[in-house]
Amino acid sequence: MKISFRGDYALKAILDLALHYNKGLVRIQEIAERQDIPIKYLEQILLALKGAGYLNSQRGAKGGYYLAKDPKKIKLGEIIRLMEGPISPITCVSKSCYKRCTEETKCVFRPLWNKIRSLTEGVVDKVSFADMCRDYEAKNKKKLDMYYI
Amino acid sequence: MKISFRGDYALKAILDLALHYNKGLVRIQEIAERQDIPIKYLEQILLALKGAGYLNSQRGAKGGYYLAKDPKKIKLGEIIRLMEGPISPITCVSKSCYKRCTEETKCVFRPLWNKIRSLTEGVVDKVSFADMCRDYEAKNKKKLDMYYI
DNA sequence: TAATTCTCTACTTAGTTGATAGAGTTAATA
DNA sequence: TATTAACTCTATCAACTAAGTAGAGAATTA
Repeated sequence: MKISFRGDYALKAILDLALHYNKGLVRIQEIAERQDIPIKYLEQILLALKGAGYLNSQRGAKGGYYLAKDPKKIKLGEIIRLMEGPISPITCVSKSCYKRCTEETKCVFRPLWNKIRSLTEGVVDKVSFADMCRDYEAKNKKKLDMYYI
Repeated sequence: MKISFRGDYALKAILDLALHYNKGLVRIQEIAERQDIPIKYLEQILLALKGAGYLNSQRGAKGGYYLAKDPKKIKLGEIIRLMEGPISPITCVSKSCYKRCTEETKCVFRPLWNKIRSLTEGVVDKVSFADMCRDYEAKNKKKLDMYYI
């Protein structure tokens, strides 16, 4: 698996909205500024995430985006797959590829790619955005402690 | 980590040469045919592998390539890094990237990328081409058994 | 010398990535 | 109702990379 900017931006956008879960609408521009993402690019990404059911939005003045699901119920792996495609070091491990390894019994590397895929999935499909929010806040608290202690 | 055709071809080429280790020279064309790789593309890959010290070659009639190291001592990870670059889901986990996550303490995803990288390395840096040869031959033996039993 | 085989450099083509541009649509509110 | 704020949609673009092709050159053998 490889994370591109697009995927990275998507994860950051969802995290940003998860941190504002049940706290009203968030404008694209706010997310773009906080997460340092080009706004016009972010627009496209948010639309894709909305299309996939992760976000809802409201147009017009006072409009904005908000998370459509509980952050506890969104795993990182879902977003990564949506933005980057199947999680696998080589395409032919995923069912959608018929190109390589047509004689699959011949490919002696395949078990390794499967192993790596399943280890990777073991990470990204276990962690939710609620977990990420917790980590984020813990990290922030720690920082504040440094000032107050 | 993602394996491109280039990396896939390199792994197959090394495996092919490992199967002929200490059995004389192997012509590019043989490898290309056995592994189903475009020959002119394979040429470039073999040159890169030679440049990195994995192969030696002899020119002219009766020439060919041969493995410069014991297959036991070549780990898959070495070849993958050589052909694909650093093993990490996101570039900024590797030391050569200064672009993203400049405020690294702020990036709450980073520990996950590190985790995935180390799990992946745990696979590819443990397995050698001698292991792959063993698997390959075991697989072939099994196939033959099907005919003889 | 002729045939064989690796070596080197350049080129090409198609696709992807990471944007940017701008017109359109909806909603709130003065 | 007019204006403004905000999301929506489509098109376009430049740079890069991957994958492959082409062809001349150099070394070795017979």
